[in-house]
Amino acid sequence: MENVFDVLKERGLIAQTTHEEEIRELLGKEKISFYIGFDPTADSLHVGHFLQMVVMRYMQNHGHRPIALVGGGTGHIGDPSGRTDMRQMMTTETINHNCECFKKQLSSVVDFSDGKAIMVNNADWLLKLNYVDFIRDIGSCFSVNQMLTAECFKQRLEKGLSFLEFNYMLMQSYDFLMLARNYDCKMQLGGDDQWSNILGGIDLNRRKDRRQVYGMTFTLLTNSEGKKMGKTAKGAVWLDPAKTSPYEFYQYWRNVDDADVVKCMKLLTFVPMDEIREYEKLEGSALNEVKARLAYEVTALVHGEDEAQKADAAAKSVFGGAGSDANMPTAEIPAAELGEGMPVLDLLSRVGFIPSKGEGRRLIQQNGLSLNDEKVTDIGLSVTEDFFKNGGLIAKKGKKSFLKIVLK
RNA sequence: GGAGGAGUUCCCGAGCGGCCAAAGGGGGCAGACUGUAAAUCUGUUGUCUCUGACUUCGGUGGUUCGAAUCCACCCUCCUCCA
Repeated sequence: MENVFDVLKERGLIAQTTHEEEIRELLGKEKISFYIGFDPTADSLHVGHFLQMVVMRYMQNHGHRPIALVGGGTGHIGDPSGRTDMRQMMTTETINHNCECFKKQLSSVVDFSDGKAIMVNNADWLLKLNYVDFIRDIGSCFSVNQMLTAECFKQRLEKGLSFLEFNYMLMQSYDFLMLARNYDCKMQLGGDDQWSNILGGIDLNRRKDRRQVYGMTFTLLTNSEGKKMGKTAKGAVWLDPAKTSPYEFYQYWRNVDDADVVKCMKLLTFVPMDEIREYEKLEGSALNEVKARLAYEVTALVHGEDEAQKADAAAKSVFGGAGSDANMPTAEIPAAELGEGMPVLDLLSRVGFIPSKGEGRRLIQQNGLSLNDEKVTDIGLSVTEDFFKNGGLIAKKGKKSFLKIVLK
């Protein structure tokens, strides 16, 4: 059997490792338990986490046991890494709710049956800690001088860093200690921004228990310009279909930069490297097809084959002219409300296609709005039943944004 | 605890008591060009019953015919001192 380490490395997933040789050897000859932490900052995971999930699956496929750690305890603190502002404080209820949501989403990619993977919550040990005991036992193992040299704190030292957040590293290190003791966890994985926190845990394990544990970080999902991917104007690209619809999700990947397609394919899908190497040779408009594949694969992993096919079909009908419009995002409007005719702007803002009438007005003035493929030029246009001929009225905003409105 | 400084529209950042819905940049949106890409150029970017009206400049009060601009108190953040 091939070594996972080589697989991950070939795909460009690995960013840093604490002991490259030893880790490779360990993963090759032993089935180990490893962990990745997820902080419950929202009620859904997003594509950044998805990459971690993919890694878990690779590891799991090769016989290792993933421990998904949800940060019910650390969520109370907030990780300052990669942040320039302080995190919002969250209530215990919110945190618990978010942890619950994570479980479901993680299960879609990672197999939690028969103890093949387990999920633990660090609230179980963090929340009952006694301050003085903790500071004496754990705090004494950390050097402030050393912590301050960590990149993640450097940035924050200029902006301001509260003592609360400064402690995050200790909490996460303590997690690793607990997991190593109670679950025989040998390795911590995480995004590359977690490097210093992971190192902290490894040092702590050595100091407290003289135990050798390992750490490894993964490439952050950034585009060719070095910016984080998975963010849109509306916010993060979520895995929860209620927050980011499968269609939007699909479109996000369908529209990645040329320069990023192959990279995303390697990082976010299980498409074999042999195929990816063929894609790597492509250039120019040929890449367009690769984007379609990428969008399909990632959507299928997150939302299932069915949803991926629907998104794909919807995209084809919208952009290719072919296919049905059955899977296009749809909104309904009661016939009674339409009455003898409704002004376009009222109708579109009513179904949420335009955020405000002012924006709709501007859209029309700039020739960006059409109904059933006909440009709307009159702001006062009244929409009547006649517009809903073939079961629905298709509103189009710019080139990429569509909505089918159905009369009910 | 003491002394200063700052809080402006999605973000950064200008802003003389009236000509400020508020310069400029970024981002967003639309148009042209394209490959549902990038780059580029153009327009646009508070809301509405849209050539006018209404609501915005940390919060609350006040001065004034009139305040983002002045005053008071409060909140938050930063810098220096302890």
